[in-house]
Amino acid sequence: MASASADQILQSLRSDAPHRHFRGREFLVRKRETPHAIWLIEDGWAARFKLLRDGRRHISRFYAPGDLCDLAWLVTESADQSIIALTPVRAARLDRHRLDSRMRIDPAVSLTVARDALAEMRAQAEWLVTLGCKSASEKIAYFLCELYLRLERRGQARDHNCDFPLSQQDVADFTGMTAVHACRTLRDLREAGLIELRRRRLRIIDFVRLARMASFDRDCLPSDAECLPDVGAMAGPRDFPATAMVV
Amino acid sequence: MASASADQILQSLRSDAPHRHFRGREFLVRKRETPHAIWLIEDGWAARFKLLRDGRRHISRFYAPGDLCDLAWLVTESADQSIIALTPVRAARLDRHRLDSRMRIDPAVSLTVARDALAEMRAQAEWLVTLGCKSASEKIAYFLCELYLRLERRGQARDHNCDFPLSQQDVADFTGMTAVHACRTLRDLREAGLIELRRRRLRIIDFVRLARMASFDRDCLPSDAECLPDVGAMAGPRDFPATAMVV
DNA sequence: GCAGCGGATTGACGCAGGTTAAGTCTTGCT
DNA sequence: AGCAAGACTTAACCTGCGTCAATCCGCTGC
Repeated sequence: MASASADQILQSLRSDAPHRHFRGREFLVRKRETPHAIWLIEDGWAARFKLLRDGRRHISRFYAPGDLCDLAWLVTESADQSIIALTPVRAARLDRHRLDSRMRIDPAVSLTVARDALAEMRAQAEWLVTLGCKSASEKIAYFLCELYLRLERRGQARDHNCDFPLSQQDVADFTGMTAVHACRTLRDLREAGLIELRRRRLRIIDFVRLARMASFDRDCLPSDAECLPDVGAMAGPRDFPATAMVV
Repeated sequence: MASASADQILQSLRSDAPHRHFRGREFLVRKRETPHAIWLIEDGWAARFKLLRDGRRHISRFYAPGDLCDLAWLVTESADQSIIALTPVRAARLDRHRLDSRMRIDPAVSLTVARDALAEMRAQAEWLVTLGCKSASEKIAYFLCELYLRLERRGQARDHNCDFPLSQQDVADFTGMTAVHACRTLRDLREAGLIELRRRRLRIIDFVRLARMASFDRDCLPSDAECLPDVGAMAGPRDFPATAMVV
Protein backbone atom coordinates (compact mmCIF):
# COMPACT_ATOMS: atom_id res chain seq x y z
CA MET A 1 0.00 0.00 0.00
CA ALA A 2 1.45 3.31 -1.03
CA SER A 3 -0.06 5.15 1.88
CA ALA A 4 0.89 2.54 4.44
CA SER A 5 4.48 2.71 3.30
CA ALA A 6 4.31 6.48 3.26
CA ASP A 7 3.24 6.35 6.87
CA GLN A 8 6.10 4.02 7.67
CA ILE A 9 8.53 6.38 6.00
CA LEU A 10 7.15 9.24 8.04
CA GLN A 11 7.39 7.17 11.20
CA SER A 12 10.98 6.26 10.49
CA LEU A 13 11.84 9.89 9.88
CA ARG A 14 10.11 10.96 13.02
CA SER A 15 11.37 8.17 15.26
CA ASP A 16 14.28 9.99 16.80
CA ALA A 17 12.99 13.48 16.15
CA PRO A 18 12.89 15.86 19.09
CA HIS A 19 9.66 17.69 19.76
CA ARG A 20 9.11 21.34 20.13
CA HIS A 21 6.24 23.45 21.42
CA PHE A 22 5.20 26.77 19.97
CA ARG A 23 2.91 29.21 21.70
CA GLY A 24 -0.05 30.68 19.85
CA ARG A 25 1.11 33.53 17.56
CA GLU A 26 4.66 32.25 17.72
CA PHE A 27 6.46 31.93 14.40
CA LEU A 28 7.52 28.53 13.17
CA VAL A 29 9.54 30.35 10.60
CA ARG A 30 9.81 33.90 9.33
CA LYS A 31 10.08 34.94 5.74
CA ARG A 32 13.73 35.10 4.62
CA GLU A 33 14.93 32.85 7.41
CA THR A 34 16.71 29.67 6.43
CA PRO A 35 14.60 26.78 7.68
CA HIS A 36 16.78 24.03 9.10
CA ALA A 37 13.89 21.87 10.14
CA ILE A 38 10.76 20.54 8.54
CA TRP A 39 8.05 20.31 11.17
CA LEU A 40 5.60 17.49 11.40
CA ILE A 41 2.67 19.05 13.20
CA GLU A 42 1.43 16.70 15.89
CA ASP A 43 -0.96 18.98 17.64
CA GLY A 44 -2.40 22.44 16.99
CA TRP A 45 -2.89 24.57 13.90
CA ALA A 46 -0.64 26.91 11.95
CA ALA A 47 -0.87 29.14 8.89
CA ARG A 48 1.50 30.00 6.07
CA PHE A 49 1.04 33.59 4.97
CA LYS A 50 2.44 36.60 3.28
CA LEU A 51 2.26 40.25 4.21
CA LEU A 52 2.16 42.96 1.57
CA ARG A 53 3.74 46.37 2.00
CA ASP A 54 0.42 48.06 2.65
CA GLY A 55 -0.63 45.62 5.34
CA ARG A 56 -2.78 43.31 3.25
CA ARG A 57 -2.08 39.73 4.12
CA HIS A 58 -2.99 36.41 2.62
CA ILE A 59 -2.94 32.97 4.14
CA SER A 60 -1.95 30.44 1.49
CA ARG A 61 -2.21 27.30 3.60
CA PHE A 62 -3.42 26.05 6.94
CA TYR A 63 -1.56 23.28 8.73
CA ALA A 64 -3.44 20.85 10.94
CA PRO A 65 -2.10 17.87 12.89
CA GLY A 66 -0.41 15.43 10.52
CA ASP A 67 0.74 18.06 8.05
CA LEU A 68 4.36 18.55 7.06
CA CYS A 69 5.47 22.11 7.35
CA ASP A 70 6.88 22.77 4.87
CA LEU A 71 8.24 20.40 2.25
CA ALA A 72 8.92 23.27 -0.13
CA TRP A 73 11.83 24.21 2.10
CA LEU A 74 13.69 21.26 0.62
CA VAL A 75 14.24 23.28 -2.53
CA THR A 76 14.96 26.73 -1.22
CA GLU A 77 17.55 28.47 0.87
CA SER A 78 15.16 30.85 2.55
CA ALA A 79 11.47 30.70 3.31
CA ASP A 80 9.42 32.85 1.00
CA GLN A 81 6.43 32.91 3.31
CA SER A 82 6.16 33.04 7.08
CA ILE A 83 4.46 30.39 9.18
CA ILE A 84 2.76 31.19 12.45
CA ALA A 85 1.07 29.07 15.09
CA LEU A 86 -2.64 29.84 15.35
CA THR A 87 -3.00 27.75 18.48
CA PRO A 88 -0.36 26.19 20.72
CA VAL A 89 1.50 23.71 18.51
CA ARG A 90 3.50 20.60 19.23
CA ALA A 91 5.68 19.50 16.33
CA ALA A 92 8.31 16.88 15.58
CA ARG A 93 11.49 18.22 14.12
CA LEU A 94 12.77 16.57 10.94
CA ASP A 95 16.22 17.72 10.02
CA ARG A 96 16.07 19.20 6.57
CA HIS A 97 19.53 18.15 5.42
CA ARG A 98 19.11 14.69 6.76
CA LEU A 99 15.83 14.32 4.92
CA ASP A 100 17.44 15.70 1.80
CA SER A 101 20.29 13.19 1.90
CA ARG A 102 17.95 10.31 2.61
CA MET A 103 16.00 11.29 -0.47
CA ARG A 104 19.14 10.97 -2.54
CA ILE A 105 19.79 7.42 -1.40
CA ASP A 106 16.42 5.88 -0.81
CA PRO A 107 13.86 6.03 -3.63
CA ALA A 108 11.10 5.19 -1.15
CA VAL A 109 11.75 8.43 0.69
CA SER A 110 11.90 10.64 -2.37
CA LEU A 111 8.90 8.81 -3.78
CA THR A 112 6.96 9.60 -0.64
CA VAL A 113 7.97 13.24 -0.81
CA ALA A 114 7.16 13.41 -4.51
CA ARG A 115 3.73 11.89 -3.98
CA ASP A 116 2.98 14.18 -1.10
CA ALA A 117 4.05 17.22 -3.11
CA LEU A 118 2.05 16.15 -6.14
CA ALA A 119 -1.07 15.51 -4.10
CA GLU A 120 -0.75 18.91 -2.52
CA MET A 121 -0.25 20.50 -5.92
CA ARG A 122 -3.53 18.99 -7.06
CA ALA A 123 -5.40 20.36 -4.08
CA GLN A 124 -3.74 23.73 -4.54
CA ALA A 125 -4.73 23.80 -8.20
CA GLU A 126 -8.35 23.25 -7.23
CA TRP A 127 -8.13 26.04 -4.71
CA LEU A 128 -6.66 28.32 -7.39
CA VAL A 129 -9.82 27.80 -9.40
CA THR A 130 -11.95 28.61 -6.39
CA LEU A 131 -10.01 31.75 -5.49
CA GLY A 132 -9.91 32.75 -9.12
CA CYS A 133 -13.51 32.69 -10.13
CA LYS A 134 -15.96 31.94 -7.39
CA SER A 135 -18.14 34.16 -5.23
CA ALA A 136 -17.67 34.73 -1.51
CA SER A 137 -20.18 32.09 -0.46
CA GLU A 138 -18.81 29.55 -2.91
CA LYS A 139 -15.30 30.14 -1.61
CA ILE A 140 -16.23 29.68 2.01
CA ALA A 141 -18.41 26.66 1.25
CA TYR A 142 -15.55 25.09 -0.68
CA PHE A 143 -13.09 25.81 2.08
CA LEU A 144 -15.29 24.21 4.72
CA CYS A 145 -15.91 21.10 2.63
CA GLU A 146 -12.25 20.61 1.91
CA LEU A 147 -11.15 21.26 5.45
CA TYR A 148 -13.64 18.80 6.86
CA LEU A 149 -12.69 16.04 4.43
CA ARG A 150 -9.01 16.57 5.05
CA LEU A 151 -9.52 16.13 8.78
CA GLU A 152 -11.92 13.23 8.36
CA ARG A 153 -9.50 11.31 6.19
CA ARG A 154 -7.02 11.46 9.06
CA GLY A 155 -9.55 10.37 11.61
CA GLN A 156 -9.62 13.79 13.21
CA ALA A 157 -13.26 14.38 12.37
CA ARG A 158 -16.47 12.42 11.93
CA ASP A 159 -20.20 12.89 11.61
CA HIS A 160 -19.56 16.18 9.83
CA ASN A 161 -18.15 17.70 12.97
CA CYS A 162 -14.65 19.01 13.40
CA ASP A 163 -12.44 21.43 15.29
CA PHE A 164 -12.36 24.90 13.91
CA PRO A 165 -9.91 27.06 15.83
CA LEU A 166 -9.83 29.79 13.17
CA SER A 167 -11.05 33.33 13.64
CA GLN A 168 -13.15 35.00 10.96
CA GLN A 169 -10.11 37.09 10.14
CA ASP A 170 -8.20 33.87 9.42
CA VAL A 171 -10.98 32.61 7.19
CA ALA A 172 -11.13 35.96 5.43
CA ASP A 173 -7.39 36.10 4.84
CA PHE A 174 -7.49 32.60 3.36
CA THR A 175 -10.49 33.08 1.12
CA GLY A 176 -9.42 36.52 -0.07
CA MET A 177 -12.11 38.70 1.43
CA THR A 178 -12.56 41.01 4.40
CA ALA A 179 -13.46 39.77 7.86
CA VAL A 180 -16.69 41.74 7.66
CA HIS A 181 -17.75 40.02 4.49
CA ALA A 182 -16.65 36.62 5.78
CA CYS A 183 -18.92 37.24 8.75
CA ARG A 184 -21.88 38.12 6.53
CA THR A 185 -21.23 35.07 4.35
CA LEU A 186 -20.97 32.69 7.29
CA ARG A 187 -24.24 34.10 8.59
CA ASP A 188 -25.88 33.38 5.24
CA LEU A 189 -24.61 29.78 5.30
CA ARG A 190 -25.87 29.43 8.86
CA GLU A 191 -29.27 30.86 7.99
CA ALA A 192 -29.53 28.59 4.97
CA GLY A 193 -29.22 25.67 7.37
CA LEU A 194 -25.96 24.48 5.88
CA ILE A 195 -23.59 24.81 8.79
CA GLU A 196 -23.31 25.50 12.47
CA LEU A 197 -20.24 27.25 13.83
CA ARG A 198 -19.71 28.03 17.50
CA ARG A 199 -17.13 27.60 20.17
CA ARG A 200 -14.39 26.72 17.77
CA ARG A 201 -16.36 23.76 16.42
CA LEU A 202 -17.76 23.37 12.93
CA ARG A 203 -20.75 21.22 12.12
CA ILE A 204 -21.74 20.75 8.50
CA ILE A 205 -25.47 20.16 8.57
CA ASP A 206 -25.97 19.43 4.87
CA PHE A 207 -22.71 18.40 3.29
CA VAL A 208 -24.22 17.53 -0.08
CA ARG A 209 -25.89 20.89 -0.51
CA LEU A 210 -22.82 22.73 0.75
CA ALA A 211 -20.58 20.84 -1.66
CA ARG A 212 -22.93 21.48 -4.53
CA MET A 213 -23.12 25.18 -3.85
CA ALA A 214 -19.31 25.26 -3.75
CA SER A 215 -18.93 23.31 -7.00
CA PHE A 216 -16.85 21.07 -4.83
CA ASP A 217 -15.37 18.41 -7.03
CA ARG A 218 -15.00 15.07 -5.37
CA ASP A 219 -15.91 11.49 -5.99
CA CYS A 220 -17.20 11.58 -2.47
CA LEU A 221 -20.23 13.44 -3.72
CA PRO A 222 -23.12 10.99 -3.72
CA SER A 223 -24.06 11.40 -7.33
CA ASP A 224 -21.17 12.49 -9.42
CA ALA A 225 -23.39 12.45 -12.45
CA GLU A 226 -25.39 15.39 -11.16
CA CYS A 227 -22.35 17.55 -11.54
CA LEU A 228 -22.08 16.83 -15.21
CA PRO A 229 -22.48 19.08 -18.22
CA ASP A 230 -25.46 21.22 -18.84
CA VAL A 231 -23.11 22.74 -21.33
CA GLY A 232 -24.42 24.29 -24.50
CA ALA A 233 -24.52 27.84 -23.26
CA MET A 234 -20.97 28.30 -24.35
CA ALA A 235 -19.59 28.79 -27.79
CA GLY A 236 -17.51 31.40 -29.51
CA PRO A 237 -14.24 30.96 -31.29
CA ARG A 238 -11.45 31.65 -28.84
CA ASP A 239 -13.58 30.15 -26.12
CA PHE A 240 -12.83 26.70 -24.96
CA PRO A 241 -14.82 24.05 -26.78
CA ALA A 242 -18.12 23.26 -25.18
CA THR A 243 -17.11 19.63 -25.00
CA ALA A 244 -14.79 20.27 -22.07
CA MET A 245 -16.30 18.59 -19.08
CA VAL A 246 -17.42 20.81 -16.31
CA VAL A 247 -16.70 20.53 -12.61
CA MET B 1 24.56 20.55 -10.27
CA ALA B 2 21.06 19.54 -9.42
CA SER B 3 19.59 21.20 -12.47
CA ALA B 4 22.13 19.68 -14.85
CA SER B 5 21.34 16.23 -13.60
CA ALA B 6 17.63 17.02 -13.73
CA ASP B 7 18.05 17.87 -17.38
CA GLN B 8 19.92 14.64 -17.97
CA ILE B 9 17.14 12.71 -16.29
CA LEU B 10 14.61 14.41 -18.50
CA GLN B 11 16.72 13.67 -21.57
CA SER B 12 17.03 10.03 -20.64
CA LEU B 13 13.28 9.78 -20.15
CA ARG B 14 12.61 11.48 -23.42
CA SER B 15 15.23 9.66 -25.46
CA ASP B 16 13.01 7.05 -27.00
CA ALA B 17 9.75 8.91 -26.56
CA PRO B 18 7.54 9.26 -29.60
CA HIS B 19 6.33 12.73 -30.48
CA ARG B 20 2.86 13.89 -31.03
CA HIS B 21 1.34 16.99 -32.55
CA PHE B 22 -1.80 18.68 -31.29
CA ARG B 23 -3.70 21.29 -33.24
CA GLY B 24 -4.70 24.55 -31.61
CA ARG B 25 -7.77 23.99 -29.38
CA GLU B 26 -7.17 20.28 -29.35
CA PHE B 27 -7.31 18.63 -25.94
CA LEU B 28 -4.19 17.06 -24.50
CA VAL B 29 -6.46 15.53 -21.93
CA ARG B 30 -10.05 15.95 -20.84
CA LYS B 31 -11.26 16.05 -17.29
CA ARG B 32 -12.12 12.57 -16.03
CA GLU B 33 -9.99 10.84 -18.64
CA THR B 34 -7.22 8.58 -17.45
CA PRO B 35 -3.96 10.07 -18.65
CA HIS B 36 -1.58 7.38 -19.84
CA ALA B 37 1.11 9.81 -20.89
CA ILE B 38 2.89 12.73 -19.35
CA TRP B 39 3.70 15.21 -22.09
CA LEU B 40 6.92 17.10 -22.28
CA ILE B 41 5.97 20.18 -24.28
CA GLU B 42 8.62 20.85 -26.90
CA ASP B 43 6.86 23.51 -28.88
CA GLY B 44 3.70 25.56 -28.45
CA TRP B 45 1.58 26.56 -25.47
CA ALA B 46 -1.22 24.86 -23.56
CA ALA B 47 -3.49 25.64 -20.62
CA ARG B 48 -4.88 23.60 -17.75
CA PHE B 49 -8.37 24.74 -16.85
CA LYS B 50 -11.65 23.97 -15.26
CA LEU B 51 -15.18 24.75 -16.38
CA LEU B 52 -17.95 25.46 -13.90
CA ARG B 53 -21.55 24.51 -14.44
CA ASP B 54 -22.61 28.03 -15.31
CA GLY B 55 -19.89 28.51 -17.91
CA ARG B 56 -17.32 30.29 -15.78
CA ARG B 57 -13.90 28.94 -16.41
CA HIS B 58 -10.54 29.33 -14.81
CA ILE B 59 -7.08 28.59 -16.16
CA SER B 60 -4.90 27.31 -13.35
CA ARG B 61 -1.66 26.88 -15.29
CA PHE B 62 -0.08 27.69 -18.64
CA TYR B 63 2.38 25.28 -20.20
CA ALA B 64 5.21 26.60 -22.37
CA PRO B 65 7.99 24.67 -24.12
CA GLY B 66 9.99 22.71 -21.57
CA ASP B 67 7.09 22.16 -19.18
CA LEU B 68 5.92 18.73 -18.07
CA CYS B 69 2.24 18.27 -18.47
CA ASP B 70 1.23 17.11 -15.98
CA LEU B 71 3.22 15.50 -13.19
CA ALA B 72 0.19 15.45 -10.93
CA TRP B 73 -1.15 12.63 -13.09
CA LEU B 74 1.37 10.36 -11.37
CA VAL B 75 -0.84 10.35 -8.31
CA THR B 76 -4.32 10.19 -9.76
CA GLU B 77 -6.40 7.81 -11.80
CA SER B 78 -8.25 10.50 -13.70
CA ALA B 79 -7.43 14.06 -14.60
CA ASP B 80 -9.28 16.57 -12.48
CA GLN B 81 -8.72 19.40 -14.91
CA SER B 82 -8.65 19.51 -18.70
CA ILE B 83 -5.66 20.61 -20.73
CA ILE B 84 -6.02 22.24 -24.11
CA ALA B 85 -3.52 23.39 -26.71
CA LEU B 86 -3.61 27.17 -27.17
CA THR B 87 -1.36 26.99 -30.21
CA PRO B 88 -0.21 24.02 -32.25
CA VAL B 89 1.81 21.87 -29.87
CA ARG B 90 4.56 19.31 -30.35
CA ALA B 91 5.14 17.14 -27.32
CA ALA B 92 7.23 14.12 -26.33
CA ARG B 93 5.28 11.29 -24.78
CA LEU B 94 6.55 9.93 -21.47
CA ASP B 95 4.77 6.78 -20.48
CA ARG B 96 3.22 7.37 -17.11
CA HIS B 97 3.61 3.84 -15.79
CA ARG B 98 7.16 3.60 -17.00
CA LEU B 99 8.03 6.87 -15.28
CA ASP B 100 6.29 5.65 -12.16
CA SER B 101 8.27 2.43 -12.05
CA ARG B 102 11.55 4.20 -12.75
CA MET B 103 10.81 6.45 -9.81
CA ARG B 104 10.52 3.39 -7.60
CA ILE B 105 13.93 2.10 -8.59
CA ASP B 106 16.06 5.13 -9.25
CA PRO B 107 16.29 7.78 -6.53
CA ALA B 108 17.63 10.28 -9.05
CA VAL B 109 14.39 10.10 -10.98
CA SER B 110 12.11 10.43 -8.00
CA LEU B 111 14.33 13.18 -6.62
CA THR B 112 13.99 15.08 -9.88
CA VAL B 113 10.23 14.68 -9.85
CA ALA B 114 10.04 15.66 -6.19
CA ARG B 115 12.14 18.78 -6.74
CA ASP B 116 10.14 19.76 -9.78
CA ALA B 117 6.89 19.32 -7.86
CA LEU B 118 8.16 21.24 -4.85
CA ALA B 119 9.41 24.12 -6.99
CA GLU B 120 6.06 24.30 -8.72
CA MET B 121 4.28 24.24 -5.38
CA ARG B 122 6.27 27.28 -4.28
CA ALA B 123 5.40 29.20 -7.42
CA GLN B 124 1.76 28.18 -7.06
CA ALA B 125 1.71 29.36 -3.45
CA GLU B 126 2.93 32.78 -4.55
CA TRP B 127 0.26 32.91 -7.20
CA LEU B 128 -2.35 32.01 -4.59
CA VAL B 129 -1.37 35.13 -2.69
CA THR B 130 -1.66 37.22 -5.82
CA LEU B 131 -5.04 35.82 -6.80
CA GLY B 132 -6.20 36.09 -3.24
CA CYS B 133 -5.53 39.67 -2.39
CA LYS B 134 -4.23 41.82 -5.19
CA SER B 135 -5.92 44.25 -7.55
CA ALA B 136 -6.40 43.68 -11.27
CA SER B 137 -3.31 45.63 -12.30
CA GLU B 138 -1.17 43.95 -9.67
CA LYS B 139 -2.33 40.54 -10.82
CA ILE B 140 -1.56 41.18 -14.45
CA ALA B 141 1.77 42.83 -13.65
CA TYR B 142 2.72 39.84 -11.50
CA PHE B 143 1.69 37.40 -14.18
CA LEU B 144 3.77 39.14 -16.84
CA CYS B 145 6.85 39.32 -14.62
CA GLU B 146 6.65 35.67 -13.71
CA LEU B 147 5.96 34.52 -17.23
CA TYR B 148 8.89 36.45 -18.61
CA LEU B 149 11.33 35.16 -16.00
CA ARG B 150 10.16 31.60 -16.48
CA LEU B 151 10.85 31.84 -20.21
CA GLU B 152 14.12 33.71 -19.76
CA ARG B 153 15.49 31.11 -17.39
CA ARG B 154 15.01 28.56 -20.15
CA GLY B 155 16.65 30.71 -22.77
CA GLN B 156 13.35 31.29 -24.53
CA ALA B 157 13.40 35.02 -23.90
CA ARG B 158 15.86 37.85 -23.49
CA ASP B 159 16.05 41.63 -23.36
CA HIS B 160 12.63 41.65 -21.72
CA ASN B 161 11.01 40.38 -24.87
CA CYS B 162 9.12 37.14 -25.21
CA ASP B 163 6.44 35.31 -27.12
CA PHE B 164 2.96 35.91 -25.90
CA PRO B 165 0.47 33.77 -27.81
CA LEU B 166 -2.32 34.31 -25.29
CA SER B 167 -5.57 36.10 -26.00
CA GLN B 168 -6.93 38.61 -23.53
CA GLN B 169 -9.57 36.04 -22.67
CA ASP B 170 -6.79 33.63 -21.70
CA VAL B 171 -5.14 36.26 -19.52
CA ALA B 172 -8.49 37.10 -17.97
CA ASP B 173 -9.33 33.48 -17.21
CA PHE B 174 -5.95 33.04 -15.56
CA THR B 175 -5.98 36.19 -13.48
CA GLY B 176 -9.60 35.80 -12.45
CA MET B 177 -11.21 38.76 -14.17
CA THR B 178 -13.27 39.46 -17.27
CA ALA B 179 -11.74 39.94 -20.70
CA VAL B 180 -13.09 43.48 -20.74
CA HIS B 181 -11.35 44.36 -17.54
CA ALA B 182 -8.15 42.61 -18.61
CA CYS B 183 -8.23 44.80 -21.69
CA ARG B 184 -8.66 47.98 -19.62
CA THR B 185 -5.86 46.93 -17.29
CA LEU B 186 -3.45 46.09 -20.09
CA ARG B 187 -4.20 49.48 -21.60
CA ASP B 188 -3.33 51.15 -18.30
CA LEU B 189 -0.03 49.27 -18.11
CA ARG B 190 0.71 50.26 -21.70
CA GLU B 191 -0.13 53.89 -21.07
CA ALA B 192 2.02 53.90 -17.94
CA GLY B 193 4.94 52.96 -20.18
CA LEU B 194 5.46 49.63 -18.48
CA ILE B 195 4.83 47.19 -21.29
CA GLU B 196 4.26 46.84 -25.00
CA LEU B 197 2.05 44.05 -26.29
CA ARG B 198 1.36 43.49 -29.97
CA ARG B 199 1.37 40.74 -32.49
CA ARG B 200 1.69 38.01 -29.94
CA ARG B 201 4.89 39.51 -28.53
CA LEU B 202 5.37 41.00 -25.11
CA ARG B 203 8.00 43.60 -24.32
CA ILE B 204 8.47 44.68 -20.72
CA ILE B 205 9.72 48.25 -20.91
CA ASP B 206 10.37 48.79 -17.23
CA PHE B 207 10.74 45.50 -15.44
CA VAL B 208 11.71 47.00 -12.10
CA ARG B 209 8.70 49.24 -11.93
CA LEU B 210 6.39 46.47 -13.13
CA ALA B 211 7.75 44.08 -10.53
CA ARG B 212 7.41 46.66 -7.80
CA MET B 213 3.83 47.46 -8.69
CA ALA B 214 3.09 43.72 -8.63
CA SER B 215 4.78 43.17 -5.25
CA PHE B 216 6.71 40.62 -7.22
CA ASP B 217 8.95 38.80 -4.81
CA ARG B 218 12.25 37.75 -6.29
CA ASP B 219 15.89 38.03 -5.54
CA CYS B 220 16.19 39.09 -9.12
CA LEU B 221 14.86 42.48 -8.13
CA PRO B 222 17.79 44.88 -8.19
CA SER B 223 17.35 46.13 -4.68
CA ASP B 224 15.68 43.59 -2.48
CA ALA B 225 16.00 45.97 0.43
CA GLU B 226 13.50 48.32 -1.11
CA CYS B 227 10.86 45.69 -0.74
CA LEU B 228 11.35 45.51 3.00
CA PRO B 229 9.13 46.48 5.91
CA ASP B 230 7.45 49.75 6.32
CA VAL B 231 5.49 47.81 8.86
CA GLY B 232 4.09 49.51 11.92
CA ALA B 233 0.64 50.13 10.58
CA MET B 234 -0.45 46.77 11.86
CA ALA B 235 -1.24 45.70 15.34
CA GLY B 236 -4.24 44.29 17.12
CA PRO B 237 -4.48 41.06 19.01
CA ARG B 238 -5.60 38.41 16.61
CA ASP B 239 -3.70 40.13 13.83
CA PHE B 240 -0.41 38.73 12.79
CA PRO B 241 2.49 40.25 14.66
CA ALA B 242 3.95 43.30 12.99
CA THR B 243 7.31 41.61 12.99
CA ALA B 244 6.37 39.33 10.11
CA MET B 245 8.40 40.41 7.14
CA VAL B 246 6.51 41.76 4.23
CA VAL B 247 6.80 40.78 0.64
C1' DG C 1 -19.81 39.52 39.90
C1' DC C 2 -17.63 42.75 37.21
C1' DA C 3 -14.30 45.05 34.14
C1' DG C 4 -11.92 44.95 30.02
C1' DC C 5 -10.49 43.11 25.75
C1' DG C 6 -10.68 40.69 21.57
C1' DG C 7 -13.70 38.86 18.38
C1' DA C 8 -18.30 38.84 16.05
C1' DT C 9 -22.08 41.37 14.13
C1' DT C 10 -24.69 44.87 11.73
C1' DG C 11 -25.65 49.00 8.91
C1' DA C 12 -24.66 52.84 5.62
C1' DC C 13 -22.25 54.00 1.91
C1' DG C 14 -18.53 53.85 -1.90
C1' DC C 15 -15.75 51.72 -5.54
C1' DA C 16 -13.32 48.13 -8.34
C1' DG C 17 -14.53 45.32 -11.42
C1' DG C 18 -18.57 42.88 -13.86
C1' DT C 19 -22.06 43.29 -17.67
C1' DT C 20 -23.88 44.61 -21.93
C1' DA C 21 -23.46 46.37 -26.18
C1' DA C 22 -21.60 48.66 -30.01
C1' DG C 23 -18.12 49.35 -32.63
C1' DT C 24 -12.99 48.68 -34.88
C1' DC C 25 -8.90 46.21 -35.96
C1' DT C 26 -6.41 41.54 -37.32
C1' DT C 27 -5.88 37.44 -39.26
C1' DG C 28 -6.69 33.49 -41.89
C1' DC C 29 -9.00 31.63 -45.81
C1' DT C 30 -10.17 31.45 -50.74
C1' DA D 1 -7.33 41.13 -52.81
C1' DG D 2 -11.50 40.55 -50.40
C1' DC D 3 -14.26 38.72 -46.80
C1' DA D 4 -15.49 36.72 -42.71
C1' DA D 5 -14.60 35.33 -38.03
C1' DG D 6 -12.45 36.29 -34.24
C1' DA D 7 -9.99 39.37 -31.20
C1' DC D 8 -9.63 43.85 -29.20
C1' DT D 9 -11.45 48.36 -27.51
C1' DT D 10 -14.45 51.68 -25.44
C1' DA D 11 -18.42 53.41 -23.05
C1' DA D 12 -22.45 53.36 -19.86
C1' DC D 13 -24.31 51.34 -16.28
C1' DC D 14 -24.73 47.89 -12.26
C1' DT D 15 -23.44 45.07 -8.18
C1' DG D 16 -20.74 42.34 -4.88
C1' DC D 17 -17.73 43.23 -1.84
C1' DG D 18 -14.77 46.69 0.71
C1' DT D 19 -14.71 50.45 4.16
C1' DC D 20 -15.87 52.69 8.22
C1' DA D 21 -18.04 52.89 12.40
C1' DA D 22 -20.91 51.59 16.11
C1' DT D 23 -22.50 47.90 19.04
C1' DC D 24 -22.72 43.43 21.03
C1' DC D 25 -21.06 39.13 22.95
C1' DG D 26 -18.11 35.90 25.48
C1' DC D 27 -14.11 35.05 27.51
C1' DT D 28 -10.42 35.82 31.28
C1' DG D 29 -8.60 37.70 35.41
C1' DC D 30 -9.47 39.85 39.65
